[in-house]
Amino acid sequence: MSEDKLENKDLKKVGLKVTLPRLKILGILENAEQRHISAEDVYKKLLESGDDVGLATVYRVLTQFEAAGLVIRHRFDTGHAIFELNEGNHHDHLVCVKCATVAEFVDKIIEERQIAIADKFGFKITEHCLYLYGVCNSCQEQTS
Amino acid sequence: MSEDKLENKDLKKVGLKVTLPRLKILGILENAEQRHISAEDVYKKLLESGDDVGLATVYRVLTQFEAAGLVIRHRFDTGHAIFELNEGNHHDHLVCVKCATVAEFVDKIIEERQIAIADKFGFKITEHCLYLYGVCNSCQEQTS
DNA sequence: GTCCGTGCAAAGGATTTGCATAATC
DNA sequence: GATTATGCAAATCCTTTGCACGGAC
Repeated sequence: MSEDKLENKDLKKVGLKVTLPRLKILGILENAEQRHISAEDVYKKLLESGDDVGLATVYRVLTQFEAAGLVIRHRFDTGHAIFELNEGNHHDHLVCVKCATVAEFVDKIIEERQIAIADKFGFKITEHCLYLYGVCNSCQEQTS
Repeated sequence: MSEDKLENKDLKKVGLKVTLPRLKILGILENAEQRHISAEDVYKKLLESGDDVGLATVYRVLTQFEAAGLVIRHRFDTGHAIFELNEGNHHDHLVCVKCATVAEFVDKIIEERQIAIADKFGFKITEHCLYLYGVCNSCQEQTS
């Protein structure tokens, strides 16, 4: 069973036609060395591969993917949105303010506390995000 | 000792001249029924009070206040920034996705876990934010 | 009087939209 | 063949900037 078929199924399942731009973008999200990528960077990668896709299409497709639950959109403090494939395993993020690298983590205790807090306030949580901004290990070593 | 004097001191302390727009904006941040307010809404409030302040000035002043540590800027999922007075007591936020009301909370256990996680990753945390998005109590009651 | 702050209008960056063409089903 | 996608350019939203004038110190 090829990966293409899998992606095909994913797209059809959410009611989107299987088109080249969508497959290409899915492929980039799956294979990028950095799981967390901006629309602009997806676009650049498409151009590098010689694929003639417009930036508007990248945004449209990413937005559709988000609506379909295939993708998660983050709004870090960087001014532009960052996207990542939604593989079902919820996690939170550490963002390096120097090199913009993103690390993922999960903490059961934090998750539990969040639910408890929401309960206390009578909130029905639909979503939550925890961003830790800081300087990562390798950036600390550089005296810049 | 009047409140004006206090504000005066705050502004001078951070090296900003005491001007009418700055005092007015500080006043709005202190007295708004909603502590969490957008630049646009600050601007509207100024107009309502008959104060002739430009939107650009509102942004400039809020940015200066942020740099001076008087104000905190949030980037919720709403597309525009939200500002609140920085009164020194760190807290996290619950945001209602229906009415955009913001509630604040602090949880010692979560704060501790965050530090532990950062340590594990070798991150030097500079900042962190935890946003819980959901439907607040009063919005749940409306069947809309 | 000097320097900083302001208003206005124009610029900027990220994202969205209108429309005619082209692709999928 | 009908419907949905795409590319391009123009539009939009939020925010920032340039510049000449006005106000604080």
